[in-house]
Amino acid sequence: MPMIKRDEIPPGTLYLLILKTLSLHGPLHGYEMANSIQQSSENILQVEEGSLYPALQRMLIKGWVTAEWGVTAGNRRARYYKLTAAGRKQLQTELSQFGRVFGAINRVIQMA
Amino acid sequence: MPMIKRDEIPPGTLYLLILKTLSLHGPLHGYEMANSIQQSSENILQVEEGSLYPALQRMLIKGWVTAEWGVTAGNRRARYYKLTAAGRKQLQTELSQFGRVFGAINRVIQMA
DNA sequence: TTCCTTGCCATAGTCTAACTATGGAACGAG
DNA sequence: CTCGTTCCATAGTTAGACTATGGCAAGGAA
Repeated sequence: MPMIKRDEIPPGTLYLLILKTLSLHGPLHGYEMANSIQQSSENILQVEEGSLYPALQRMLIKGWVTAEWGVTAGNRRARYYKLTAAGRKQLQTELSQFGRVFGAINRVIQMA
Repeated sequence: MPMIKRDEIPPGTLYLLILKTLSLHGPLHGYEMANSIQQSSENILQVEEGSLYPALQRMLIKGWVTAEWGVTAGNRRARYYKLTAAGRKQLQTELSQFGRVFGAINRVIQMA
């Protein structure tokens, strides 16, 4: 059961995964997010650092998250990201959009 | 119930929709494909010409389809696209990939 | 000590693919 | 004849994920 990496997380979906993860598990730093997503997807989705951090930068600019430097349990410096109100709203938007689009695609590809 | 247009069909999925449509409805020209996808998605997915034709060009290059000029019922010239063996194989690949990835995404976004 | 692994952040440059905008040609209807 | 529809196609832009690469700090291993 190979992992899915390159090209296989549909662009845009990464936002949804991050937003959801933050909404569930409170302020997290990047490393935790990547691990969390990987775990809750049962090791299928693997978020590369080169995808994650640029996405977080874009989300900062969009105002979906705020960031604050802190220290981890392991005594390392880390940047903690937290959902804003706009981020929560965006999550709801993307969730319903995802359901809608996914349903539509399924209708097409399940036609007999 | 607004239609979904720009940015909302996850990139890459267009291939899947086209491959599936061709596998069901035999050789089709572009216009028919767009209509077929729109109908079978219950008007949710709308494929723009500026997305469809470039995608078909790429699929020709990849060898997933072949094209042949013909004449429509309405007596217009049209280019009929047909799945190749490679295209059928690609469809199977993308179908299973799609199920796998979207299943994983669902797991993440449905976490309580 | 020195080294190596792990945790953690970040950017530059590349690539895919969908979008906008635009063009054209042929046909039927009014 | 003009207009809307059918049908094809490309150029240029944009978004976003990827590869590759860099750095720095903590802690254990040699």
